[in-house]
Amino acid sequence: MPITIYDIAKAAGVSIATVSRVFNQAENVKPQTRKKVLKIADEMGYHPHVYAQGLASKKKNRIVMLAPVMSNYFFTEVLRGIQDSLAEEHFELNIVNIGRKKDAFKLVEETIKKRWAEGYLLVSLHFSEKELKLLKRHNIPVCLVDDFSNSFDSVSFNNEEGAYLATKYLISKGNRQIAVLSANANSIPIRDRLKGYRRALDEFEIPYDENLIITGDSMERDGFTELSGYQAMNKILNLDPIPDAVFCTSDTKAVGAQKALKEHGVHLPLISFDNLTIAEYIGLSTVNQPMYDMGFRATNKLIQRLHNPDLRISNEVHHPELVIRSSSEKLKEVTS
Amino acid sequence: MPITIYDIAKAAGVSIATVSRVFNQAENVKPQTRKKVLKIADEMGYHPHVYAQGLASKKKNRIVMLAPVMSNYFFTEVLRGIQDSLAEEHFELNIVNIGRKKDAFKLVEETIKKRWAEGYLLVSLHFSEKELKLLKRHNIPVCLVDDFSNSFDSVSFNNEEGAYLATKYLISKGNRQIAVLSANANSIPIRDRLKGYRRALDEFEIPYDENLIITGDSMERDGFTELSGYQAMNKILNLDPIPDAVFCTSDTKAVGAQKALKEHGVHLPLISFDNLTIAEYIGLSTVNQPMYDMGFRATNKLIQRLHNPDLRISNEVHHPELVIRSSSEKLKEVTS
DNA sequence: CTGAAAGCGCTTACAG
DNA sequence: CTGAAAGCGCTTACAG
Repeated sequence: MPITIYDIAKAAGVSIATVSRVFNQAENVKPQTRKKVLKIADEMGYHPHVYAQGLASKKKNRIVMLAPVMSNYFFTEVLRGIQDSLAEEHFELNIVNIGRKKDAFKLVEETIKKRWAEGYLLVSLHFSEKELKLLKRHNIPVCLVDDFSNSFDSVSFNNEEGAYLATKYLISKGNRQIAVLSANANSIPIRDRLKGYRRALDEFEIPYDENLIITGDSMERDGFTELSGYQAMNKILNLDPIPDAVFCTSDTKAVGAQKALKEHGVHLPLISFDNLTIAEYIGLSTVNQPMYDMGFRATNKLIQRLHNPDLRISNEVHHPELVIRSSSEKLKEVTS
Repeated sequence: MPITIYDIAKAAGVSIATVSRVFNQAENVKPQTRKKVLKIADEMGYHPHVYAQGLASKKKNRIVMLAPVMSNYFFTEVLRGIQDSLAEEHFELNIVNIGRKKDAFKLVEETIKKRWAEGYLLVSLHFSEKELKLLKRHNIPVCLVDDFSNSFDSVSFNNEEGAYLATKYLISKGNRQIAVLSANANSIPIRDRLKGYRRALDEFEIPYDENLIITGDSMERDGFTELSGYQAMNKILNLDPIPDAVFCTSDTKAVGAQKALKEHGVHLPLISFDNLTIAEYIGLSTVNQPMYDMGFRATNKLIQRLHNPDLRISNEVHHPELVIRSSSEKLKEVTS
């Protein structure tokens, strides 16, 4: 039913090879012929069938992005970076939602096996080195985003350092008892951020107190939600004594935490993590994570590898930057 | 280089037809044969080539979502609905970013012509009936999300009604001078929302004053950004007299607007639009828009049409619901 | 500058 | 339950 290259060739009185050349920007077609083919193709509403093209040419001009969760701001910014980077190249983007299931790895492997794309971007998927080795044997270009490995190119973020900076800042302002608004303790970013927190404590010889590591009850999205932040902050406010300050592991959680603070009429100096757009508008002190850049850079890296498969593996680590706004201030002395 | 169906057939001592049957869940394969093929395929790391499958079978099991902007919460929620709906079916999702360019329509048409997918979801793309007619002639299943047309199935939202409800509520609380924090005046949602605003004014015989329709200077994302809301609210606060209340055309803008209010130490009753997750946490009174549901329902509708192309065109309109929180309160009387 | 022909990796009647 | 063969709609040396 749909128009094929044969229909166009017949209507234009040329061979299908010529039609194909016209659509592949080949230079060696008589301008007159080209014009005629284009005209007829336009009239008949023809467009090459991508699957047939892909099969015959063995080119796909497509990269696939795999991610565990799509509906959060982090993902959204990374995606924006990817798309902006791709816009300059001749590639299409495919997005596959992996979800948080146990068999995430299987799903990723299945997807890669299907060979839809020439390259794959694995975002926030923290597989073991063993699993990554399994992926490696499919011998396909992959770049990790927000993860690190020796087996593949990667663009990641120094979470440990970010938490260290935030905690150190709070300490430098005279806070000693610093609670952590944490999330799923098994998630890699949380593990790294807790390490940074401890390093700062150690440096100032403040004893580590595990009772100050507080997690909300909701574990949706690994606990990186407003609700979970709200729950956790309520727990913190029930601590006795109430800690001096809070290191919050994400801006999203901080939004929930601030609601709890407001309801209790309490202020606690707080620094969070990510620097989402909203942070600026609600006065959140936070650790800036260049999500957009990470997506952009990772895509560049992947495309480079497509062009040159023998490139040495390269790991790019982005560094944190502390952005201080009002949430980290101590309460102003109230002169009564 | 990659393993093909021939390699598996040879290794298993069967024909490629049999291998194909095994991978297509055909029932008529001897269990023994099936097991053997599966084992060998697994060992050799084989997976059917999707392009070849698509070409030979003329099935794609793929739907494409086309959207103008991806990095905002609205899109993100719609996407979540789409994915949840798709998860139950046997379809893959492809996302194509159309951007805000002039030639958005051309891009959409190009994409549809490529015939990647059996069905297309057009999200927040407001084309004219004339343009939609052009799309129609490609004779392909399409469902519009956040838009309405007689030519295609659609799932949309009653923006006019939402603005009407919000404005009416503000009036009912005794506010007369109600400013609008607006955005790109040419965007369809803004046009509809302004209509609803006027209808409420008319009903209460409040004269319409175009000086109360305020837009920020930044027109990124049609002005639906925190920055734009911040700018617009600053303008409103310079009005003389300051209006009684504000109808804000999106939660995102409201976040910016609240910052401006805070900086000026002023409170103005405010209702906004969308009911993003964050609205609950910052006490925003707002018009709930069921974004997730709209994505979910639209996908269902599209898949139904795939199964049954002769279905009558169906337009589903979702209705607004006012969610009142603290931002719309009048300032409490200060007893001094 | 153009065409005939082989081939890309599958599916699917058709026949047995 | 299985195989031989045609066909899906293209691209691309190869030859002219």
